[in-house]
Amino acid sequence: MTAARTGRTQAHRREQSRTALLESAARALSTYGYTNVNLERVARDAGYTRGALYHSFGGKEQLALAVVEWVDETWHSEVRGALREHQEDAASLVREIARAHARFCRRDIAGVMTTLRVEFAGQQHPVGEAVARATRKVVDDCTRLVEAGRQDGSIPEGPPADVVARAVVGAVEGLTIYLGGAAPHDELLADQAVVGLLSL
Amino acid sequence: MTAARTGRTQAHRREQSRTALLESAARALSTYGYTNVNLERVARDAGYTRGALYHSFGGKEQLALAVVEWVDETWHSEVRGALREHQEDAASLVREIARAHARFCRRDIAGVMTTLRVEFAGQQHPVGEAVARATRKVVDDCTRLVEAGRQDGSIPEGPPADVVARAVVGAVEGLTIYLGGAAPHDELLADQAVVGLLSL
DNA sequence: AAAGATACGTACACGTATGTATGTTAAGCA
DNA sequence: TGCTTAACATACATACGTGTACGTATCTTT
Repeated sequence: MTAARTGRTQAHRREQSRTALLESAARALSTYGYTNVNLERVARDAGYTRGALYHSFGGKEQLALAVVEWVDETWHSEVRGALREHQEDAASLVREIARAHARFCRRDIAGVMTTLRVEFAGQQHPVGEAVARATRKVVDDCTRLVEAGRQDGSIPEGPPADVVARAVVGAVEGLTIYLGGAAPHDELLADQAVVGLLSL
Repeated sequence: MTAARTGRTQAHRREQSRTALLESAARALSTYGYTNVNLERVARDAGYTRGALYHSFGGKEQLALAVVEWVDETWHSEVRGALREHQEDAASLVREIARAHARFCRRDIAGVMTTLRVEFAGQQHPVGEAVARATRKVVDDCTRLVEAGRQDGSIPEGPPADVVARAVVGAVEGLTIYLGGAAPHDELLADQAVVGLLSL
């Protein structure tokens, strides 16, 4: 009954190790990018060795893919999902998302997507494609909102909706990077940028 | 008199090789980043081998530094310098710069700075620091313009000038990346974003 | 409690890319 | 025309990190 004594069953132990590795990997990927990530350092920062890492993940690529999936889910639950119930006009919703996204970007894990997207831009790599898919979801979502806003009259006409949507997502992302989480200005300026891009 | 026959003096030959290597390196750095750059590929794409590269440049780091310097000079002469004579109000000048920057970003070499900045963000690497210095020059320049605009009344009050300047530079950069040189919308939307950020 | 399974550590093989040392060709100069 | 130097190519040494094989410790099951 060693499990009861230590309070750690195998499943619990595994899950704990896995999340510790994931968090460490997210920080490392955000800081160093995919290629420059050292799996030994990732494991050591989590309190393990590369052996543990290769036991829980297939390798560097699978680890990165797991991190991307994790960050993507976190974004959707904390940024997008938190605004589902709001039933305002589309323009206000885009502005709300931009502000929530700016707040999300203050956390260190947020940089994972940006770093990986830039690193794999122009290549065709599984990790880069996973990031591109996640980004595309956000842009498509924003595109629909712009189209909706132009129908309900809250957003005036302008460039094609998908172009505007890409501009919004890109501007907010670039802006938050340069501000480096300078609250509360990041949130305010993200909003201002969206106002300008949507000609509100 | 072989030089006269081939029309290539040593100095000319060296300069030609150097620029060919620089251009190839700029494309490669923009696409693959610093770590993933393969010097053999860089040299081959320029029509040489690594021997030629190591003859003209001290190594990978020196090559990257030379590329950064070259891109920085190009930016200043084509984006900033081209607007020196215009004596409009500061707000219009910022908007002009944003538009010119968007046009500049359509070219493949523009991505060098973005790629390297993201790759070396959080580290202290000579190349990263060179990029940071170049970026800082742009931001400082923009900061002065915002301050000037608030004095001549063309830009209303708001967050600190340096914060607004960082937001402007970051937003335009992120925006142009996401649009991927989708003329003419990139230029228009960069302008719109600046209008929003400056509350014009 | 013993045997099996799972979590994790250690050691090594392998590929890849940089840097350097050495060779070869082309240009400047007597 | 022959010698010197610069431009460039080739070959080798080295370092680094990934992946994998194997060993050890901890948990589970009967």
